[in-house]
Amino acid sequence: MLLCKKCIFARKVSAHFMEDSHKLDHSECQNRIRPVKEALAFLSGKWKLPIILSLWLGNKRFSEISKEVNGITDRMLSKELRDLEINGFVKRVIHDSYPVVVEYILTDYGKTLKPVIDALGEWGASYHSRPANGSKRASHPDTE
Amino acid sequence: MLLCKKCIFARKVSAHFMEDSHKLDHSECQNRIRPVKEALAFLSGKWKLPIILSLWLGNKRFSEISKEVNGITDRMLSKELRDLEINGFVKRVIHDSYPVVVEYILTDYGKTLKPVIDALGEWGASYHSRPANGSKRASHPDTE
DNA sequence: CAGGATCCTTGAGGATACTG
DNA sequence: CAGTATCCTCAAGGATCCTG
Repeated sequence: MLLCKKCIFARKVSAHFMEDSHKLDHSECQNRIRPVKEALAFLSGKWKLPIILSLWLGNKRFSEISKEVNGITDRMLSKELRDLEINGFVKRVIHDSYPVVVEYILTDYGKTLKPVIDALGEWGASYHSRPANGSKRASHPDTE
Repeated sequence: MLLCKKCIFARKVSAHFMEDSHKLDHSECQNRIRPVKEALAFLSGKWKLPIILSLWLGNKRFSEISKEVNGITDRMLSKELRDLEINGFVKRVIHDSYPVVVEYILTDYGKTLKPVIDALGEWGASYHSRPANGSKRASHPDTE
């Protein structure tokens, strides 16, 4: 489970919550949260996922991504692609032809996102179909 | 897979679906992006995950969460808890004792986040150690 | 075509003070 | 103790124009 012994005993939770938690100390417990937050921080931008999924289908040029990821501006696409490249998710391939053609491809590392995206997608679907309390929605359902 | 069946069948790409199929009309695939984005949108706040992880072990009072989730202000905790409650992740239990005690517990629905958090955590860990840097700002690494 | 440079908007999140 | 009410900051993202 996700918290450490200290956190557990602080509340005297029942044993079935513990699982392997007793192996963790408090700092480990925090270290467990950090990667999750790091992953979220990187993915939670508005465009990273759409771009990655767009590239999942194959190599794309700037203008193609621009068309596929609807609503993105050139500036944002440029920034996000650079960010994705810097972090090793996409590779930039420059063809020195008459009009310069730049292709972007997903790296193998980028493809390691699959389980994450799958988990998010599955949960997102069930989350989406659940009309919580009827009060309000946390996220705006946009129809693209 | 990340491609919708429609996209796959449209080109009969089966296992090799992502190679040269970037001309696919994958508007259907947008429907796969949305749940992912919804999930991310909900989770990507600064405090939802820490709060949820704090509650993972059992009931907590406001002040306990406040102490465990480092750095959060009362205002943010109040807002986030309300948001989590509205969306069915957390249940608010008011004990009419003296002094009034309010406990928050994770609902079963909230616990469905486990695969998501697990996936994010695992990937986040590898993401953290894999690229040339940990932060978003960095110099260009080598071409892979 | 493939972006970069500038400036601007917006809203998530923070600080502080107050209350039942 | 368990929150609200105001006000404020700051950075993600957007609009627009420019260029090799």
